Amino acid sequence: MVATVMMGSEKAWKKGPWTLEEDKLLSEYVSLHGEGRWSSVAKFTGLNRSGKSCRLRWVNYLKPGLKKGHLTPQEEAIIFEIHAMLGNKWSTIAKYLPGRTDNEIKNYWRTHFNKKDKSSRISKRQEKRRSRILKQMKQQEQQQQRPPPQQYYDVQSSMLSAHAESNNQIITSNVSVGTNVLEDNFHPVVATMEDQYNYLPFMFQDYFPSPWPETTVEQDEGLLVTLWNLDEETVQGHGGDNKFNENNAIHNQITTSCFDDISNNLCLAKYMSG
DNA sequence: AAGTCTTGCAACCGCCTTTCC
DNA sequence: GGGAAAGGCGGTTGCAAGACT
Repeated sequence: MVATVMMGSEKAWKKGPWTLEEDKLLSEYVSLHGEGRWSSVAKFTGLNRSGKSCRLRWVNYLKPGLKKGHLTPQEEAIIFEIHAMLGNKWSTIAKYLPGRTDNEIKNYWRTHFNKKDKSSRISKRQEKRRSRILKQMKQQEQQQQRPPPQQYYDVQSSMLSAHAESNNQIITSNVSVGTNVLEDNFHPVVATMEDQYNYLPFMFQDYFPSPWPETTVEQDEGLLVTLWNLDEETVQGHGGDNKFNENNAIHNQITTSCFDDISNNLCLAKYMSG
């Protein structure tokens, strides 16, 4: 059953799933007229769909070059990192993942990592998935002889330790700083203290106060500049499966250049403020 | 085996921005 | 310059299929 909508004297657009016939009509229209002028699609093709609906269908499903199937661990890592810096800027994130749409990334994030609508615990399945991603990433690292990002995770752990120390805090038993760092503290570089908190393993969330103070505009801009300074050609060019090294270069560039900012954020954190 | 939960995906909605006249 | 239309974006919903209990 496909719904239609009638608003006063407005046209009743068809809604719901697209049929093969409709896809064909839309594809033909775009091949003739190019993308854009979506509101003209109905007039030229007889398609009873709104311009918005046509655009969405084209961009998310029909457009050539779209990748289908699951995200690779590298793509997932890139999403982690850029999301950590920019937040829910799905269209921006999508620009760094050729063949992936903002809608796809948004769906992925919501399914796996949006904790808002799930109480405080991640499910066993999510845990499994996280483990699987970690395992795949490790395998990729070994295959590519990539130095593991131990430094990065160590840096974060040591920052946490140092920070606790500087505030005369003692990290007690359930905080495993420095051990099995990659497994235990799997979380991406983040830009704001809010994000930092959200990415902390739950044991850390229990330990650290929330919410974290926001970063300053200058700090955020610093992170953005870092991202925008990436070689655009390189970023847009990495589409295939054998582009891991390019992805890795981007990964390292983003990660490395953010250390200082992250460190600053932590120093600014009003740790255990009463 | 059946009920419940999770995941993956498609699509719509409303708001904001940009473009056009 | 201002209003209308179009486009873009993020949030949200709904559903089917598979996994889990």
